[in-house]
Amino acid sequence: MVTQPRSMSKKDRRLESERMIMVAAEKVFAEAGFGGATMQLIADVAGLPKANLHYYFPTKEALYRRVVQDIFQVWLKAADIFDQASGPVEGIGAYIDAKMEISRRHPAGSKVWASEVMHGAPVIQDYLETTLEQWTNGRIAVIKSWIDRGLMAPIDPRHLLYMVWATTQ
Amino acid sequence: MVTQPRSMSKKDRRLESERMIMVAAEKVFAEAGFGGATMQLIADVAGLPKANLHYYFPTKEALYRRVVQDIFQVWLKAADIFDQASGPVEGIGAYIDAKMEISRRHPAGSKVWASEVMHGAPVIQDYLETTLEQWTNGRIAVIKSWIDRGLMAPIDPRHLLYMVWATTQ
DNA sequence: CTTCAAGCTGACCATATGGTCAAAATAAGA
DNA sequence: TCTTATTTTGACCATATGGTCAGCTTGAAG
Repeated sequence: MVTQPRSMSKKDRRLESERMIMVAAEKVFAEAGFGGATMQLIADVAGLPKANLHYYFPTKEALYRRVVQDIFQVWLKAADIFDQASGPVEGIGAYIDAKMEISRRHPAGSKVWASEVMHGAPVIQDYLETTLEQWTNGRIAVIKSWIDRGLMAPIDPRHLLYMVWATTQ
Repeated sequence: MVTQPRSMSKKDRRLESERMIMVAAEKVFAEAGFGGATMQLIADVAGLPKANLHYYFPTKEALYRRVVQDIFQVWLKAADIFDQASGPVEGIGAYIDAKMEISRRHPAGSKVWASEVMHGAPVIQDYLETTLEQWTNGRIAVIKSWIDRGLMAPIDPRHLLYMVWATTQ
């Protein structure tokens, strides 16, 4: 049991296939948008038959949702840097750097994400409404603590976040 | 000849139909993107049969191009305000105000425009490459004159424009 | 009133697309 | 090796979509 030969083919293949599909989907969705993207095209880019996509992802929307959630996760990671900073200058600076780094490393994903946000997140609304709200509140708490400790001017934390978002877009 | 009865029905109807279609198209393209938009849906929103759209606009792409060019024209108008200003503070301020006013008055169009720009303007590339470049150069000249007259710090004018664009997005 | 071009539209077509399925291939365990 | 569960895929289907067209309506000019 759990013999793990050379490199557990079964599991590996599965993960790799999923990865291939996700990467291809990210690219295609970024270029064509959800409506313009084609399962066939994604399949071609991934180098797999279309039916295979549907084996791993039941519908086009499910695949899209996964892509969006994926970058969203990466995006959330940037929050850690924010929290670990000791003051606003470092925190915001590091956060912006991290976001720009993400845009550079995941240009396609960032495009999909931006598009999704711009359209009011029609696909992942429910998912966001909870997670993003939670995240935002956490960040607001940090900013408030900075203000309370006199490390920065008493601005509405929410506005500050909006400004940062706007700047990095 | 040129009798112009009550309200030249023929020409009026034409213009009004085109307007109805453009408005509907703007809305639908904004919500669904080019790929996701449907001629049928646009027709429904406009309250006209689909075939009628094709009477005024040969193809979906032609209609889309018109929509994009339309807001682009509105957008360019903001430039006048910029030029008429006597200094950077007024100029940039008024320009930002104008842009935000546009976003408020034409939310759908602005969305389409933003999306188009974000995707590298695939549809109106050629049109833009000439017009936008020309426009940008004109604005750069104005900014330079401000710098030369010592009205503002000597920043790269192009960077300034980018910052303003980013801020208003 | 008649004529004729411009405007309008229901019905239709070729194609593309999301999704399904049954059968074939593959690999893990006994 | 044999059996069984997982994976892969070509062929297929129902539907949706962009676009066409022949014929109908309308309104202006003579």
